[in-house]
Amino acid sequence: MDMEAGTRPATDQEIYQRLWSAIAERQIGPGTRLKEEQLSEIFSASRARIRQVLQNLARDGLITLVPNRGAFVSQPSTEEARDVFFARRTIEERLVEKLCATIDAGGIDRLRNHVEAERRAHSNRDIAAAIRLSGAFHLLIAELAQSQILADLLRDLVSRTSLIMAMYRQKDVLNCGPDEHNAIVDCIVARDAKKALAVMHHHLAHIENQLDLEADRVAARNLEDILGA
Amino acid sequence: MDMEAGTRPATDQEIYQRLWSAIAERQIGPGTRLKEEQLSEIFSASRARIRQVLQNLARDGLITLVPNRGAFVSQPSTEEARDVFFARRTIEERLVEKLCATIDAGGIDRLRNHVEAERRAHSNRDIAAAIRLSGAFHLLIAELAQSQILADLLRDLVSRTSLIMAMYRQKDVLNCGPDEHNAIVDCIVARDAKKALAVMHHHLAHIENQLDLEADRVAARNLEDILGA
DNA sequence: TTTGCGATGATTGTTGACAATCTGTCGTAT
DNA sequence: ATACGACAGATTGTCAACAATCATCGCAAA
Repeated sequence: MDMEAGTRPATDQEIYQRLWSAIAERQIGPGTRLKEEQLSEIFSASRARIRQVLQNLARDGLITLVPNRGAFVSQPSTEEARDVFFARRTIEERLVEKLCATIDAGGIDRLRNHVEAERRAHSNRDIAAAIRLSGAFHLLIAELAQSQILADLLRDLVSRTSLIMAMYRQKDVLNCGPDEHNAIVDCIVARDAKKALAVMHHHLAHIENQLDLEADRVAARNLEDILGA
Repeated sequence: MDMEAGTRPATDQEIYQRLWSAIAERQIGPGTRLKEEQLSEIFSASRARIRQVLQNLARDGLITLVPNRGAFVSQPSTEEARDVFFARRTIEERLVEKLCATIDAGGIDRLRNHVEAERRAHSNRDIAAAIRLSGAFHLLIAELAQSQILADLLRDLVSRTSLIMAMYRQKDVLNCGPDEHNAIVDCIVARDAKKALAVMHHHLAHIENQLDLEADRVAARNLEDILGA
């Protein structure tokens, strides 16, 4: 977190965005405790407002509110992780399907430009930007598909996916490159809904399979939670 | 609202549930203003807690928070209404599909019993119960399908559907009876995922088609919003 | 040495009061 | 008679202090 105290009062929206980004982009690790007073100093805001923001973040699943204990960056269980991917497949398969029917030239441009930006970040080894853009690609699809409700939910799911990857990614696996995203765009441009759906399914399954979501790992983690901090 | 002041402090959860039910079950009409102090008296709670609850309800889309004006029961636009049904189809089709693969005897019992309860309420002309049970049926499916994320979202969508029906239902159309629900259960019991999906799609489309979501109606409503209270 | 217990400090939960903002009304000038 | 502007009431937004709760540490007893 590159936030400094003493800056002039930040609006609730800004505080929310700032924390959201910091968690979703893995600048704050899972399990980290967020103290209200600490945050109120950082953002020069009263505790009441911090509290509101925390409540919203909790509803997004990014942090977990423990009564009388405080707020912690969530540590999604493997069940929750699988559920997130199940929900993402459900939503995103439908969105690309719809997008194939409704995309226009402007939308195609935005998709192409975005994938190009991803490619640049990737070749520049700019990991932070790659993570951010990778998530933003999925959000762009949701935006173009014009379903506000599913787009809002997907925003949460994408950020939770970041958390999940921070916890369960196997060390030797890197982020998926922009190639699969490009393949999805190709399907959309070709207006091949069936294939677009299949490629999206494959893409999300691919990400999920890169994770280490085995049961024994769960036990180990839970034990660690019980014993450690 | 059959709430009384003077009762001992209600927990946030209770306040939320109480308001949620009241709106989702159409005891409070769209557009109704909810004053914080009024609510704090009703629930014997401080304004701060009421405020928190209102924020949560706003996030569910049940109420709309206007800065410096207060909270109003939402008046979904026709676009939002269609979006709600689009999201519901997306989610519920997938859930019944999954349920066909994972349902067990206990789950079947619960589904059967629920439909039976719906039938009783319907034949007794207990409209309020019928509305509540009709929504609860869909939530039961989500619960049995064991996707917490989609179940949570669906809960919001079902309540928003109630609001939408309160606004856009054509006068001569009644609530759909429990027959379609029963058909869905039959498909699930038969583990016919493809048919279950189709029947669910038909069911939701049926509800949507009963509504009056034409464009001219939109204009009239928007005009009313601009001119009136 | 280990275990149970009580004091202490830190952190969250709650409240009531105060400030800012908006709506509607009344008075005045044109 | 109408339009503009200031005033009053009501309502929301914000805050800082107080109360309740929890984790930690030290101490004594087995």
